[in-house]
Amino acid sequence: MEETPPSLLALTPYLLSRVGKTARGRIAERLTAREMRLWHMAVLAALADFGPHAQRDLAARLRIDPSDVVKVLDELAAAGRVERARDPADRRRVTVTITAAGRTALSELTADTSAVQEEVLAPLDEGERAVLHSLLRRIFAHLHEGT
Amino acid sequence: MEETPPSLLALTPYLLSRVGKTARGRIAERLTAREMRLWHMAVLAALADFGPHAQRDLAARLRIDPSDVVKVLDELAAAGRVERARDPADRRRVTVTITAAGRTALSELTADTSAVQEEVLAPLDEGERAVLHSLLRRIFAHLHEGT
DNA sequence: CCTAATAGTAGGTGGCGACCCATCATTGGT
DNA sequence: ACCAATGATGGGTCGCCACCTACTATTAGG
Repeated sequence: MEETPPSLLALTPYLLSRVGKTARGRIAERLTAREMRLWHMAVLAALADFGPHAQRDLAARLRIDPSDVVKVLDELAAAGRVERARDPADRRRVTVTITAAGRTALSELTADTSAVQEEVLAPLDEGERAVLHSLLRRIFAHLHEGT
Repeated sequence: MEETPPSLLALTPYLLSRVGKTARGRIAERLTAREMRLWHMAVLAALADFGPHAQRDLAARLRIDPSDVVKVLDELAAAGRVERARDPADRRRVTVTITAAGRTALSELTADTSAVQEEVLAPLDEGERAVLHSLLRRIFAHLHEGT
């Protein structure tokens, strides 16, 4: 009496969309508990992985509008998780660096995401999880390449 | 210079979220070209798979707010894709039925989704697609069961 | 030196999805 | 016959996301 229509379940993109959405939702849920959103996490991760960025480079890397980067950084800076500094070589640029507090926050967020992973992938064993992960990575790479 | 942060790519829920989002986006893109949204497709699929529903049953099945069902049906009915009829046995209820035009529309939407599947799953061979699909179905089932 | 391009900022828009409440007709229980 | 619950509806809110424009400061090119 409450089943999802089989003709939808037969479509992989539909499943991807649904499962992806709940994954996203559950992550967002935990992030909001820490007064963060997905973009905050992405920015912190980019800074941690690749070091300081100019804002426009952050925008390019994360494929987000530059004016939106500003807003995200405003909030991260207000919380002391990143620092903004004028680039002395080109005073138009602002170099953004992650702070110690930022790294701490990021590791909390990562832990949250791992917890979500545990929830979502519960029915799968280790091997299956690895398979899923590698399939998704290939799809992801394909989607974000050429063009 | 444009890579996604590895610490994010290591998290399966993140990948699910990203891949799911583009899947959703690409489907939505094609649906809008037909002046439809995801819920329209879901409703048509439910009606096609399970036959006529009272509106409240549609809401329960698709886990959508009853008042939103009304709006979706308004649009589907205006386009002649469903028919509403008062249930003579209980004149509060409205029985919704898919029309021939509705079935046609649904099959177009399904074709669109298959096309998206082709795009998104391009790098995977038949076997891999099957594996992915079955893993996703298990996750989906797990997410929508108990509670 | 002056102009065009660049980097950051401020502010506003529109779509969409999820939700919540008030209302009205109808029905079922007692 | 009456009152509470039910089904459909109309209306409105809120948050998120993606996008777009105008404006300022600074730099680079001719």
